[in-house]
Amino acid sequence: MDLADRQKLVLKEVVDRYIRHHEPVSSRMILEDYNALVSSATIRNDMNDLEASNYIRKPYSSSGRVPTKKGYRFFVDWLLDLSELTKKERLEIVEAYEVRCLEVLEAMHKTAFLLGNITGCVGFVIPPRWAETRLDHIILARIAPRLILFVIVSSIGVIKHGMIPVEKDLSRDQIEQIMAIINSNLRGMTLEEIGKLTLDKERDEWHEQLTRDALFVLRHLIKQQVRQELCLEGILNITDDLQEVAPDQAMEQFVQLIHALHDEEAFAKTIIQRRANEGGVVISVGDCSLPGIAEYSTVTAGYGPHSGVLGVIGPLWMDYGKALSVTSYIANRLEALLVASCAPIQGGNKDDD
Amino acid sequence: MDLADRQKLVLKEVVDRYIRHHEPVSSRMILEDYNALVSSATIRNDMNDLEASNYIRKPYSSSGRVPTKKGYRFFVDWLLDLSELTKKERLEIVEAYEVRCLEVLEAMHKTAFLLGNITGCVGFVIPPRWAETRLDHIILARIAPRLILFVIVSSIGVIKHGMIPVEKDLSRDQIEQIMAIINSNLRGMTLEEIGKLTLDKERDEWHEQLTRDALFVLRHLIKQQVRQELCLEGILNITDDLQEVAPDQAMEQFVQLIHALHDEEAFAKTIIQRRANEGGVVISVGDCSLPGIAEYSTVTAGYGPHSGVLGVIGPLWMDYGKALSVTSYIANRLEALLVASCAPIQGGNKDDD
DNA sequence: TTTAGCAAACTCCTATGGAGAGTGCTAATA
DNA sequence: TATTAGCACTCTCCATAGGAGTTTGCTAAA
Repeated sequence: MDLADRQKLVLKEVVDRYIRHHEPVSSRMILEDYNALVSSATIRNDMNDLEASNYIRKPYSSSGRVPTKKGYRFFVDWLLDLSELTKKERLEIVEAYEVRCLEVLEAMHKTAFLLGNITGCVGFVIPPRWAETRLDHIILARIAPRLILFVIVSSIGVIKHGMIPVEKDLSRDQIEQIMAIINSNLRGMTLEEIGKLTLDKERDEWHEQLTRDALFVLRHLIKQQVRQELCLEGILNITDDLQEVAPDQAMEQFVQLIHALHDEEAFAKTIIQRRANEGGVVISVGDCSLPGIAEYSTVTAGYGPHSGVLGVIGPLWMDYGKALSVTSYIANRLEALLVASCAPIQGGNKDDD
Repeated sequence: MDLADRQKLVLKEVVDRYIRHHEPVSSRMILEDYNALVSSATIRNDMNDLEASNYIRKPYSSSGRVPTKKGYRFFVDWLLDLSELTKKERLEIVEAYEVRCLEVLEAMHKTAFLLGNITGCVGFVIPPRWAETRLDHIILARIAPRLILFVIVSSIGVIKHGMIPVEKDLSRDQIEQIMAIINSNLRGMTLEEIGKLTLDKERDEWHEQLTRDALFVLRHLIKQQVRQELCLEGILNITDDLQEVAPDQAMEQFVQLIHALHDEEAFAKTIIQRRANEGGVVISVGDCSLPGIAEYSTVTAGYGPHSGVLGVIGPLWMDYGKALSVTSYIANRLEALLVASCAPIQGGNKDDD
């Protein structure tokens, strides 16, 4: 259908122009790109149809058109076919990961920063579900009397560290023994399994006098794994947009967004459930269930084997093409990094001396 | 001077009301609090004098008065005499520190959060100058082939951790030896001294074959100490204020503030130099040299023995009384925490086995 | 199906006027 | 001399109005 085809072109043009200029698009503006192959009246007719189908709308009765969420959606679906990254962007990303960055949390923060910076939106990384990763080993060290440092190294790298205050002071030897007991017994189990295990099972091979201490340490480790920390970078980018737009409601939207982002748990949950079972990159165009984000778009991609999600949040008129390709590419890079830091660790188990 | 006294009261009243209600204060409003001891005309005369002396000003020719920075300054100096904390606030702070929190960075983040939350402003903590603290010991552990975990424990607690990638794989024993070498040689030196030391001095007692490795490790540790991370919490609090006030310029100010806060280094430098040689709590009323902060006030206090600074940033009309007492009190608590975590460590050196 | 032309609708900007609030000034008062 | 009462004046804020400039929808013709 010729008509439908032109309508699609008109719709794409409306969204594209609106993304670039942030102001209502009139029929004459579109005409410029067509070089007068048709008249403005024809465009207007098409726009009328598009409006009837709810792809675009008029802010007021005789203004130009702006895309509706459905219109953005169409545009985005079309983009999915031809996403591509410029060489310059690709280089920037590769360089950023060039510096080895071996702690998982640090890698995630760096990734969030990269996402925000390249797309001009807010970049975020939701960490993988630690509970699903397998314990490689733990490290314990005596920092001070009654104070033990612990580090949890799982299959994807160093994921937690912290302190354990203990009741009675333990010698360095005792701590070494506890470490050995824990490592030899629990290596290879998922953190979740370890969490369930503690209470009932007690194994014979654990030295009697140290069993209680080991259990105490374990319980602490497991408590620590609860909190999933969200990495966010680039809120500044959104404030820049803000000043161009209508200041009254934009301000309110922005404040709501900040509030929404602050409740990390609800945010992560919303993003994850919005992706549902979909793989690859998912673009949500202003249809998040979380109120503060409802007027923003998100572009998300999964990474790694344990349900990690990363992506960007930006205004409805964000550059979806760029966001799409950047998010997808960075997800691959981060996944590669985690897998790479995973491989040598598992090799390391064997040639340990 | 009777006149001057009443003028002072009028000025205090203007500032106080403006802090509470965020709108110009008229002579009649002040009258309410005086219960008609004088007339509004008298107040007006006083206000006129105050305006001539630049303590207050009129947004427009026949509006009520708002405080100038000089006016706030007067109010704040007066407050310094009678700062006091409510029991409820004191309790809240004590409880927050009740849960033992033994990693320095974690303690600082928690502190920033507390500051922001209680005062309704942005809370921040500038960490102590690590370089000035003395090394207690370091911990090294082999995480994977060619990958070593390090933890730096200084006199105020655990201050840094990270990974060192090394060229050739080292056995666990070798790493233990390197750790022992470093610890026995460098314990008690400031990190700054350690930084200067590395290049030239090589000691005889270091095992020949490990010297290079130890130096490599050391150089990495020293690189790591450069970055001073700033803890910021409570930007949300300021957005709440924002909506009450004139949205146009407030918005712009806010964006500038966020930008200023983002440049952590410049911010920390500005705050520290604003305190100059003054001890105790310093209140800066819209006179920071950093552009983004120039229209906000800061209340800061030093803590700890190594030039740490903490405080809050808020609008000119913030509740200075509360900010003052909370900042001062929290600075004491944080200092106590750092000294406490310091004491057992130094005790620990001796009874190490 | 497309186009040209035109009236209508709407924003945006500026101007105008009235209500309300607050001040400054003057003259009277204690 | 310090304070007060009274009044004119100033300015904001709001609502209203008009004019310029866009852009649309519609109708009738190609």
